[in-house]
Amino acid sequence: MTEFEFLQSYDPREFPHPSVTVDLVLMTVRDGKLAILLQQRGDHPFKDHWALPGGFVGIDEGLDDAAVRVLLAKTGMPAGGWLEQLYTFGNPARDPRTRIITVAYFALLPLDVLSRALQARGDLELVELEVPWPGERGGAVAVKSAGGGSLDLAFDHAEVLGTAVKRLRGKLDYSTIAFALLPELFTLRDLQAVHEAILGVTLNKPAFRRRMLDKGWIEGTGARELGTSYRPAELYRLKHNQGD
Amino acid sequence: MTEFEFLQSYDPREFPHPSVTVDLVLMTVRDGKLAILLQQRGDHPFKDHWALPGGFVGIDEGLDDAAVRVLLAKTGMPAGGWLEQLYTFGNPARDPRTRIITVAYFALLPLDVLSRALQARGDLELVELEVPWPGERGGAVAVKSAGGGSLDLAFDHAEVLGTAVKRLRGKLDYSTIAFALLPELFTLRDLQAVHEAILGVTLNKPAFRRRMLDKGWIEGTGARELGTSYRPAELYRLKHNQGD
DNA sequence: GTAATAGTGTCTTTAAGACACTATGTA
DNA sequence: TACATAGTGTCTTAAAGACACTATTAC
Repeated sequence: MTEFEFLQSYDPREFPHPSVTVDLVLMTVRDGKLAILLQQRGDHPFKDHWALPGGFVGIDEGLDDAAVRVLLAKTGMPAGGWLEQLYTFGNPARDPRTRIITVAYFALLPLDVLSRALQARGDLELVELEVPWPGERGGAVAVKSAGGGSLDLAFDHAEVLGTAVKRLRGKLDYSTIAFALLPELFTLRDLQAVHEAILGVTLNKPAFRRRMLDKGWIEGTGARELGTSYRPAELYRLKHNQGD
Repeated sequence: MTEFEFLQSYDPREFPHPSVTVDLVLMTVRDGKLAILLQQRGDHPFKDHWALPGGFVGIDEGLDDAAVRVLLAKTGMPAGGWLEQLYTFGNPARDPRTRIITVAYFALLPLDVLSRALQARGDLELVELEVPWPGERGGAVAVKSAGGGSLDLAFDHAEVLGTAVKRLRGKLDYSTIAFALLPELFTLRDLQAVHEAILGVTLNKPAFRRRMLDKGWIEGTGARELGTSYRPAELYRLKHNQGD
């Protein structure tokens, strides 16, 4: 069969095709804890539950392009931090309306950038995660509401979130992913705080400093932080071409 | 318009949806090297190029289910070894015919199982990989033909393959993935050979033994291998409930 | 016994944890 | 000077590499 014959015999409407969406797990660190951007649903199904922001993938749009577009639409932020494909969820029953396969992405932004972007929108909220450690295997993760209770997530989004946290923790010490949560200039204490928030443990200071400096990812600037009432720490920056 | 209203008014035939397929990177170890199952294309596009076996995802079929179905259809083998979702490739230009998003899976089977399954089919072939080490970043991987030359892969399958090798190498020492390439009973030398084939390096014997035994994944059986002309090694097995 | 590989003892090297110590800024 | 945190020296511990050594089986 030639390509022409194939296309002749191939009618895209012959079989129903699934819809394909992207969903974003947009995370940051706030008050020493992992936090995630969620959107409360106003309609059925899963009315009043919390959902990951997402959107349909256009017929001529790449998956990464769709993720960037949704990120921009929801937060007003250009790609900036870190954005990577996470996993594709395609259980036929995951959406009660119709067959929707979703390609989940996870994204990281520093808190200040994210907060600024969110002030213009009332339908989005940053909520803290309650992630058990150790023993998480990528399963569901509880999300703590402002009041302290646990939030219900829509669809299979608790599973998506669990997968994201597992991926983030797994990549933490062999990639430069943590720097996406920090400003351009940061102290080693800031960097350690981010690691501790992501892992949910406290780390040994000298060992942490040794490890970070030995990796060769960062360089000191000679400048120091301002506004402390004690000895200011040196400011470091990620070296160029260490972005991933 | 909310997502619900959108879907209410949404006629699935109003906008074209992408097709969704699964493609399998089915790997094994032969002669101390990684090898992959490929299918030579008989038709355009990419006629005579080599492609990963794959198939369309049914409208009511889960992604993992589709991968298992394709694995069974191509090799005649039930799931058996190791099968996990790898990455989803959705570049709009990746297939010149129409928009096809493919969810790539990678699977591992022992060589003997795979060889037996392949004898009934003439359109599939096992070809060795030529994977540079170190420095691979998930990019394209060369595939060595029987004659020694390099094979051309169809579509974006060289990139898919590179991603698979990177994933396999990355999971090697914190998961039991290597055991999917071994029979139920194996020697520590067999296990080391599999690791060396996957990583493309030679490993230190005492250190390897210590590491494997310390992980607690395997147990000795007391039995020994047969048919050697020298001292036979003890046979080990993967402990139950260590399957992942 | 010889050959060949299985399997181990041990020294060195490397990296992490523990923890106390010194250094240096603000007020 | 007092204070609080930055930043380091060093001891211990754990694990990997190197490499030689012993053990065991087929023949």
